[in-house]
Amino acid sequence: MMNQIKRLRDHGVLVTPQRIAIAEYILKTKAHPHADAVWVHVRRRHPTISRATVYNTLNLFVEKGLVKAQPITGGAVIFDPNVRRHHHFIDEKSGIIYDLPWEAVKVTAERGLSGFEVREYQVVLRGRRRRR
Amino acid sequence: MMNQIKRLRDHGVLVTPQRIAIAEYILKTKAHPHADAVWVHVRRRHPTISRATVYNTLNLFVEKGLVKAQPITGGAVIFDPNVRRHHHFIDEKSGIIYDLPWEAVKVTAERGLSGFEVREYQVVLRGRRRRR
DNA sequence: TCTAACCTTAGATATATTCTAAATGCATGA
DNA sequence: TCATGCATTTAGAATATATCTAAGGTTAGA
Ligand SMILES: [Mn+2]
Ligand SMILES: [Mn+2]
Ligand SMILES: [Zn+2]
Ligand SMILES: [Zn+2]
Repeated sequence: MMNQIKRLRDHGVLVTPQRIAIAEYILKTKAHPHADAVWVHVRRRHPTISRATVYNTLNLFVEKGLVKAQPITGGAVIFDPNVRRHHHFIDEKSGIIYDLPWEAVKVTAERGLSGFEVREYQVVLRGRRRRR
Repeated sequence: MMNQIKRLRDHGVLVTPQRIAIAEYILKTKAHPHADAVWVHVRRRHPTISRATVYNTLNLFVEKGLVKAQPITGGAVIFDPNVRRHHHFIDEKSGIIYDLPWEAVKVTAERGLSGFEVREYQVVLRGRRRRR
Protein backbone atom coordinates (compact mmCIF):
# COMPACT_ATOMS: atom_id res chain seq x y z
CA MET A 1 0.00 0.00 0.00
CA MET A 2 1.11 3.49 -0.88
CA ASN A 3 0.41 4.92 2.58
CA GLN A 4 2.85 2.46 4.18
CA ILE A 5 5.57 3.77 1.86
CA LYS A 6 4.74 7.35 2.79
CA ARG A 7 4.71 6.39 6.43
CA LEU A 8 8.21 4.92 6.16
CA ARG A 9 9.52 8.02 4.36
CA ASP A 10 7.88 10.28 6.94
CA HIS A 11 9.77 8.44 9.65
CA GLY A 12 13.10 8.83 7.88
CA VAL A 13 13.30 5.22 6.73
CA LEU A 14 14.79 4.56 3.30
CA VAL A 15 12.29 2.46 1.36
CA THR A 16 13.22 -0.99 0.08
CA PRO A 17 11.03 -3.90 -1.02
CA GLN A 18 12.00 -5.85 2.10
CA ARG A 19 11.05 -2.99 4.39
CA ILE A 20 7.72 -2.51 2.62
CA ALA A 21 6.90 -6.19 3.05
CA ILE A 22 7.81 -6.15 6.73
CA ALA A 23 5.91 -2.88 7.27
CA GLU A 24 2.77 -4.21 5.61
CA TYR A 25 2.68 -7.03 8.12
CA ILE A 26 4.01 -5.56 11.36
CA LEU A 27 2.22 -2.20 11.20
CA LYS A 28 -1.20 -3.81 10.92
CA THR A 29 -1.06 -7.02 12.95
CA LYS A 30 -2.71 -7.54 16.32
CA ALA A 31 -0.67 -10.72 16.92
CA HIS A 32 2.33 -9.28 18.82
CA PRO A 33 4.72 -11.43 16.76
CA HIS A 34 8.39 -12.00 17.49
CA ALA A 35 11.06 -11.54 14.85
CA ASP A 36 11.05 -15.13 13.67
CA ALA A 37 7.28 -15.10 13.18
CA VAL A 38 7.64 -11.97 11.07
CA TRP A 39 10.31 -13.74 9.02
CA VAL A 40 8.06 -16.77 8.41
CA HIS A 41 5.20 -14.48 7.35
CA VAL A 42 7.18 -12.21 5.06
CA ARG A 43 8.95 -15.11 3.33
CA ARG A 44 5.63 -16.17 1.79
CA ARG A 45 6.03 -13.31 -0.69
CA HIS A 46 9.77 -12.65 -0.32
CA PRO A 47 11.31 -16.13 -0.23
CA THR A 48 14.90 -14.90 -0.22
CA ILE A 49 14.64 -12.39 2.61
CA SER A 50 17.17 -13.09 5.32
CA ARG A 51 16.62 -13.33 9.05
CA ALA A 52 19.22 -10.58 9.57
CA THR A 53 17.18 -8.17 7.45
CA VAL A 54 14.07 -8.89 9.49
CA TYR A 55 15.93 -8.21 12.75
CA ASN A 56 17.66 -5.14 11.28
CA THR A 57 14.37 -3.76 9.99
CA LEU A 58 12.37 -4.38 13.16
CA ASN A 59 15.09 -2.74 15.24
CA LEU A 60 15.14 0.19 12.83
CA PHE A 61 11.35 0.53 13.08
CA VAL A 62 11.68 0.60 16.88
CA GLU A 63 14.36 3.30 16.64
CA LYS A 64 12.13 5.35 14.34
CA GLY A 65 9.08 4.98 16.56
CA LEU A 66 7.03 2.90 14.12
CA VAL A 67 6.73 -0.06 16.49
CA LYS A 68 7.58 -0.79 20.11
CA ALA A 69 9.60 -3.75 21.38
CA GLN A 70 7.88 -5.43 24.33
CA PRO A 71 10.12 -7.76 26.35
CA ILE A 72 7.31 -9.09 28.54
CA THR A 73 7.61 -12.85 27.96
CA GLY A 74 10.42 -15.28 28.57
CA GLY A 75 11.44 -16.30 25.09
CA ALA A 76 11.65 -13.80 22.26
CA VAL A 77 11.02 -10.05 22.27
CA ILE A 78 7.71 -9.21 20.60
CA PHE A 79 7.10 -6.23 18.30
CA ASP A 80 3.98 -4.13 18.72
CA PRO A 81 2.56 -1.66 16.17
CA ASN A 82 0.53 -0.06 18.93
CA VAL A 83 2.96 2.61 20.11
CA ARG A 84 0.42 4.45 22.23
CA ARG A 85 0.25 3.74 25.96
CA HIS A 86 -1.60 0.53 26.72
CA HIS A 87 -1.50 -2.53 28.96
CA HIS A 88 -1.04 -6.23 28.15
CA PHE A 89 -2.89 -9.38 29.12
CA ILE A 90 -1.07 -12.66 28.50
CA ASP A 91 -3.16 -15.83 28.16
CA GLU A 92 -1.09 -18.40 30.04
CA LYS A 93 -2.51 -21.38 28.12
CA SER A 94 -2.08 -20.12 24.57
CA GLY A 95 0.63 -17.50 25.00
CA ILE A 96 -1.54 -15.03 23.09
CA ILE A 97 -0.98 -11.40 24.12
CA TYR A 98 -3.97 -9.05 24.16
CA ASP A 99 -3.89 -5.27 24.22
CA LEU A 100 -5.87 -3.58 26.97
CA PRO A 101 -6.80 0.07 26.42
CA TRP A 102 -5.04 2.56 28.68
CA GLU A 103 -8.44 3.41 30.21
CA ALA A 104 -9.21 -0.22 31.10
CA VAL A 105 -7.06 0.02 34.23
CA LYS A 106 -6.40 2.96 36.51
CA VAL A 107 -2.95 3.11 38.14
CA THR A 108 -2.36 5.47 41.06
CA ALA A 109 0.91 6.15 42.85
CA GLU A 110 0.35 5.81 46.59
CA ARG A 111 3.72 6.11 48.39
CA GLY A 112 7.38 5.12 48.25
CA LEU A 113 7.90 6.26 44.66
CA SER A 114 9.75 9.47 45.48
CA GLY A 115 13.15 8.02 44.56
CA PHE A 116 12.00 7.00 41.09
CA GLU A 117 11.65 9.12 37.95
CA VAL A 118 9.06 7.15 35.98
CA ARG A 119 9.28 7.57 32.17
CA GLU A 120 6.70 4.91 31.32
CA TYR A 121 4.79 2.09 32.89
CA GLN A 122 2.30 -0.59 32.05
CA VAL A 123 0.28 -3.22 33.84
CA VAL A 124 1.10 -6.78 32.75
CA LEU A 125 -1.72 -9.20 33.56
CA ARG A 126 -1.63 -12.98 33.24
CA GLY A 127 -4.50 -15.45 33.32
CA ARG A 128 -7.02 -17.02 30.99
CA ARG A 129 -9.08 -15.39 28.29
CA ARG A 130 -12.65 -16.44 28.99
CA ARG A 131 -14.40 -18.66 26.42
CA ARG A 132 -17.13 -16.58 24.87
CA MET B 1 23.01 -21.74 57.31
CA MET B 2 20.91 -24.37 59.00
CA ASN B 3 17.64 -22.56 58.38
CA GLN B 4 18.19 -22.60 54.62
CA ILE B 5 18.55 -26.40 54.79
CA LYS B 6 15.33 -26.68 56.79
CA ARG B 7 13.63 -24.36 54.36
CA LEU B 8 14.64 -26.59 51.42
CA ARG B 9 13.42 -29.74 53.22
CA ASP B 10 10.15 -28.04 54.13
CA HIS B 11 9.59 -27.32 50.45
CA GLY B 12 10.25 -30.94 49.46
CA VAL B 13 13.68 -30.28 48.00
CA LEU B 14 16.33 -32.95 48.47
CA VAL B 15 19.35 -31.24 50.00
CA THR B 16 22.73 -31.26 48.23
CA PRO B 17 25.77 -29.03 48.67
CA GLN B 18 25.08 -27.38 45.32
CA ARG B 19 21.49 -26.57 46.25
CA ILE B 20 22.56 -25.16 49.61
CA ALA B 21 25.06 -22.87 47.91
CA ILE B 22 22.52 -21.66 45.39
CA ALA B 23 19.86 -21.21 48.09
CA GLU B 24 22.19 -19.17 50.28
CA TYR B 25 22.63 -16.68 47.46
CA ILE B 26 19.29 -16.58 45.66
CA LEU B 27 17.03 -16.62 48.72
CA LYS B 28 18.66 -13.52 50.21
CA THR B 29 19.67 -11.34 47.29
CA LYS B 30 17.96 -8.12 46.27
CA ALA B 31 19.78 -8.13 42.92
CA HIS B 32 17.21 -9.96 40.72
CA PRO B 33 20.02 -12.02 39.13
CA HIS B 34 19.69 -14.21 36.06
CA ALA B 35 20.91 -17.80 36.00
CA ASP B 36 24.37 -17.02 34.70
CA ALA B 37 24.94 -14.41 37.41
CA VAL B 38 23.97 -17.01 40.01
CA TRP B 39 26.46 -19.41 38.42
CA VAL B 40 29.27 -16.85 38.56
CA HIS B 41 28.49 -16.11 42.20
CA VAL B 42 28.18 -19.69 43.40
CA ARG B 43 31.34 -20.82 41.61
CA ARG B 44 33.40 -18.68 43.99
CA ARG B 45 32.89 -21.40 46.62
CA HIS B 46 31.88 -24.31 44.37
CA PRO B 47 34.29 -24.05 41.44
CA THR B 48 33.13 -27.28 39.78
CA ILE B 49 29.39 -26.58 39.80
CA SER B 50 27.91 -26.84 36.32
CA ARG B 51 25.66 -24.39 34.55
CA ALA B 52 23.07 -27.18 34.11
CA THR B 53 22.86 -27.62 37.88
CA VAL B 54 22.26 -23.91 38.37
CA TYR B 55 19.46 -23.88 35.79
CA ASN B 56 18.00 -27.16 37.14
CA THR B 57 18.09 -25.86 40.70
CA LEU B 58 16.60 -22.45 39.96
CA ASN B 59 13.79 -24.07 37.97
CA LEU B 60 13.20 -26.50 40.82
CA PHE B 61 13.05 -23.62 43.31
CA VAL B 62 10.47 -21.92 41.10
CA GLU B 63 8.42 -25.13 40.96
CA LYS B 64 8.59 -25.44 44.75
CA GLY B 65 7.62 -21.83 45.31
CA LEU B 66 10.93 -20.72 46.83
CA VAL B 67 11.58 -18.12 44.13
CA LYS B 68 9.66 -16.59 41.23
CA ALA B 69 10.88 -16.31 37.64
CA GLN B 70 10.31 -12.82 36.25
CA PRO B 71 10.56 -12.51 32.46
CA ILE B 72 10.35 -8.72 32.40
CA THR B 73 13.52 -7.79 30.50
CA GLY B 74 14.71 -8.62 27.03
CA GLY B 75 17.67 -10.84 27.77
CA ALA B 76 17.64 -13.52 30.44
CA VAL B 77 14.87 -14.47 32.85
CA ILE B 78 15.61 -13.17 36.34
CA PHE B 79 14.96 -15.06 39.58
CA ASP B 80 13.34 -13.28 42.51
CA PRO B 81 13.28 -14.49 46.12
CA ASN B 82 10.39 -12.14 46.80
CA VAL B 83 7.45 -14.42 46.02
CA ARG B 84 4.83 -12.09 47.49
CA ARG B 85 2.92 -9.76 45.19
CA HIS B 86 4.95 -6.67 44.28
CA HIS B 87 5.78 -4.38 41.40
CA HIS B 88 9.05 -3.70 39.56
CA PHE B 89 10.89 -0.55 38.58
CA ILE B 90 13.65 -0.96 35.98
CA ASP B 91 16.39 1.68 35.85
CA GLU B 92 16.93 2.15 32.13
CA LYS B 93 20.52 3.38 32.50
CA SER B 94 21.89 0.66 34.77
CA GLY B 95 19.45 -2.17 34.16
CA ILE B 96 19.01 -2.53 37.93
CA ILE B 97 15.57 -3.84 38.93
CA TYR B 98 13.99 -2.48 42.13
CA ASP B 99 11.11 -3.98 44.06
CA LEU B 100 8.16 -1.71 44.76
CA PRO B 101 5.85 -2.74 47.60
CA TRP B 102 2.37 -3.85 46.55
CA GLU B 103 0.96 -0.84 48.41
CA ALA B 104 3.15 1.66 46.51
CA VAL B 105 0.77 1.60 43.54
CA LYS B 106 -2.98 1.13 43.42
CA VAL B 107 -4.42 -0.65 40.38
CA THR B 108 -8.14 -0.48 39.67
CA ALA B 109 -10.05 -2.26 36.91
CA GLU B 110 -12.19 0.28 35.09
CA ARG B 111 -13.86 -1.39 32.06
CA GLY B 112 -13.27 -3.83 29.22
CA LEU B 113 -11.80 -6.58 31.41
CA SER B 114 -14.88 -8.80 31.46
CA GLY B 115 -13.41 -11.28 28.97
CA PHE B 116 -10.28 -11.86 31.04
CA GLU B 117 -9.78 -14.08 34.09
CA VAL B 118 -6.83 -12.41 35.80
CA ARG B 119 -4.66 -14.77 37.92
CA GLU B 120 -1.93 -12.24 38.68
CA TYR B 121 -0.71 -8.85 37.58
CA GLN B 122 2.03 -6.37 38.27
CA VAL B 123 2.96 -2.87 37.24
CA VAL B 124 6.30 -2.65 35.41
CA LEU B 125 7.76 0.86 35.53
CA ARG B 126 10.81 2.13 33.65
CA GLY B 127 12.81 5.28 34.15
CA ARG B 128 15.68 6.57 36.23
CA ARG B 129 16.37 6.04 39.90
CA ARG B 130 16.97 9.49 41.32
CA ARG B 131 20.41 10.32 42.73
CA ARG B 132 20.03 10.76 46.45
C1' DT C 1 24.77 -50.69 55.60
C1' DC C 2 21.98 -51.18 51.52
C1' DT C 3 19.55 -49.48 47.98
C1' DA C 4 16.31 -47.04 44.98
C1' DA C 5 15.46 -42.80 43.67
C1' DC C 6 17.36 -38.72 42.73
C1' DC C 7 21.14 -35.41 41.49
C1' DT C 8 25.32 -33.61 39.06
C1' DT C 9 28.18 -33.11 35.26
C1' DA C 10 30.37 -32.06 30.55
C1' DG C 11 29.18 -31.58 26.38
C1' DA C 12 25.80 -31.48 22.80
C1' DT C 13 21.73 -29.36 21.18
C1' DA C 14 18.17 -25.81 20.64
C1' DT C 15 16.73 -21.16 20.29
C1' DA C 16 17.19 -16.03 20.05
C1' DT C 17 19.84 -12.38 18.41
C1' DT C 18 23.78 -9.90 16.60
C1' DC C 19 27.94 -9.52 13.83
C1' DT C 20 30.83 -9.83 9.58
C1' DA C 21 32.13 -8.83 5.15
C1' DA C 22 30.95 -9.25 0.45
C1' DA C 23 27.40 -8.27 -2.97
C1' DT C 24 23.75 -5.49 -4.23
C1' DG C 25 20.51 -1.56 -4.43
C1' DC C 26 18.95 3.25 -3.74
C1' DA C 27 19.06 8.25 -4.32
C1' DT C 28 21.15 12.19 -6.03
C1' DG C 29 23.68 15.36 -8.87
C1' DA C 30 26.21 15.73 -13.19
C1' DT D 1 20.26 8.88 -17.91
C1' DC D 2 24.08 7.40 -15.43
C1' DA D 3 27.97 7.28 -12.38
C1' DT D 4 28.87 7.55 -7.80
C1' DG D 5 28.70 7.02 -2.94
C1' DC D 6 26.48 5.44 0.72
C1' DA D 7 23.00 2.35 2.71
C1' DT D 8 21.00 -2.14 2.64
C1' DT D 9 20.83 -7.10 2.07
C1' DT D 10 22.60 -11.50 2.54
C1' DA D 11 24.59 -16.16 4.19
C1' DG D 12 26.93 -17.74 7.50
C1' DA D 13 29.60 -17.26 11.74
C1' DA D 14 29.44 -15.78 16.37
C1' DT D 15 27.31 -14.90 20.79
C1' DA D 16 23.90 -15.45 24.43
C1' DT D 17 20.35 -18.02 26.76
C1' DA D 18 18.45 -22.33 28.01
C1' DT D 19 17.54 -27.30 27.83
C1' DC D 20 18.75 -32.14 26.93
C1' DT D 21 21.52 -36.46 27.22
C1' DA D 22 23.54 -40.18 29.38
C1' DA D 23 27.05 -41.64 32.47
C1' DG D 24 28.51 -41.49 37.09
C1' DG D 25 27.76 -39.88 41.97
C1' DT D 26 24.83 -38.74 46.16
C1' DT D 27 20.97 -38.67 49.41
C1' DA D 28 17.86 -40.37 52.77
C1' DG D 29 15.23 -43.85 54.72
C1' DA D 30 14.73 -48.78 55.72
MN1 LIG E 1 14.77 -17.47 27.08
MN1 LIG F 1 16.84 -12.10 23.90
ZN1 LIG G 1 0.36 -4.30 22.59
ZN1 LIG H 1 11.16 -8.44 42.68
